[in-house]
Amino acid sequence: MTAADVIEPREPKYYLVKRHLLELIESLEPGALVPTERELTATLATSRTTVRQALGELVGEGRLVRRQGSGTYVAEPKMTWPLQMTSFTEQAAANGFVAGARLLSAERMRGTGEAATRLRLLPGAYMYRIERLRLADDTPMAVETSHLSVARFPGLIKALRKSSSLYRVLEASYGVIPLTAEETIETRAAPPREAALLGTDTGAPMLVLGRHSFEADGTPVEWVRSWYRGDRYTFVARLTTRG
Amino acid sequence: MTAADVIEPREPKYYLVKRHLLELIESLEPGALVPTERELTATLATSRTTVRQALGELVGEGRLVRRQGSGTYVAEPKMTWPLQMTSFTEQAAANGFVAGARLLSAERMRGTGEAATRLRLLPGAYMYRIERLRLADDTPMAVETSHLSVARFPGLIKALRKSSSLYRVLEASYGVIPLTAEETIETRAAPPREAALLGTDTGAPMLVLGRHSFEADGTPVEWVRSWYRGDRYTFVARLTTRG
DNA sequence: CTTCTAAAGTGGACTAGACGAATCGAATGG
DNA sequence: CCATTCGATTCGTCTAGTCCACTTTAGAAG
Repeated sequence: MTAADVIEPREPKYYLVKRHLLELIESLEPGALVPTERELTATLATSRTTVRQALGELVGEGRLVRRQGSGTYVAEPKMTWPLQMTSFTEQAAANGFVAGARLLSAERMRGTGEAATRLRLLPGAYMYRIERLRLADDTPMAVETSHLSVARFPGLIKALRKSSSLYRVLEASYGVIPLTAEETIETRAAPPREAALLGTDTGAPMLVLGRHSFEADGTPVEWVRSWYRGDRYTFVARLTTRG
Repeated sequence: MTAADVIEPREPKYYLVKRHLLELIESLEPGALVPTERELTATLATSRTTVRQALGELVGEGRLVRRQGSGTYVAEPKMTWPLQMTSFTEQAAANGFVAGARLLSAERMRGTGEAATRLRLLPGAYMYRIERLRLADDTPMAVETSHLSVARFPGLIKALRKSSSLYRVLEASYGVIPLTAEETIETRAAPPREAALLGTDTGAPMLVLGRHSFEADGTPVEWVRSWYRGDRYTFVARLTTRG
């Protein structure tokens, strides 16, 4: 190892294109049109593939928006999304939005895999698998798949068709109030279905949020997995040192 | 709109390849070798570009590891990284690791941009910009860029060369204890420098964590931006309903 | 037997181009 | 004047290939 011990990264050509575009973006307003892929290919003396790689990353980071048949535009700034509360409905309200939900699917099935483990289901016990498109002011925000025990919440699906807030139903119909939750956050590429529902492209970077919520006595209530568009949202958590 | 109102996503060819590979991965152990890109190209009757797109997403999701000149392997499971505490050193300890840091750069500069605003610097006031590679058991975990006010913490850089824990220095030398923090989480593509430092590829999906910490009276202490490899870590936060 | 060297094989980066799908606007027909 | 059609233009997907960097391994040289 040399004395300096400095790693010298070599810059791929597409990254030069990306930096060029980033400068351009910063000189423009949201909504402004950027040059077409073929124009950039010509002016930057590269291939369209390379240009598209740079554009693709900028789209994934929420700096650009591509519209097939139309062009590529400077994107609006990202939205922040607070994580502090446990319910989507409360989160949306805290952010000044009206929360909504469109039921995509609801089924009863035998508990399997991670969901069954997290819900502490007995072998062979049934669970709900409820898939909903979460809306804020009627704009699709997330695809949410909830898992709950059938035995603990009989008739849940029927109740859910009337209210868009699962937590409100849990409290009103079953007297269950989740007090603590463990949230996991990771990055994933968008599957075709989630991409279509959220109006983005397959493979687009997503923030995947898992929520495992518990009652006061430690009984697990639900296990949810939510897909958010990574180009649209920045999650915010407020932390305090305990003790 | 039809009665069903169902969005029918069409699956790109690369996604079929991805699903095929995912099945293969699930039948193998971590460390196992998967077929070469050229083999997959032949057996799946597609182009190498398409195969590489599928492989690239699986690498970004932490399911595969590519080693140039060697091959592509099934990856070890992701690590979870708790967000609850405010200091990297404490986080690492809570996870059973010995935290470390390698100082990459430390400079005094005039406050500009977001950092100056968040630190509430007066116009023209100086700030530190300290860049460190954070290590857990000597493995690079994150690239961390901290900003602090020079006026509030004179001589900070010299103190930091002795201790790897910024928070310990702040408490011991200046009597400052950050009590609350606002953390932001988003996805970004790895720049060449961060990628090289963390041993991944330019453009790889990253989790970028911003921490804005405050004293009890609301005075801002520091503004940090940390880059974590998205293919390696899942963040975990433990939440409680307040009130 | 050990060490070195060269070749083969791997992933990494990039190119040039074909065709499809969506958009938009101009020309056309009513 | 309005609505429709159609074509040009845009991004979306996929192909086939080149050249490079790095690793591994087998063979040659000592």
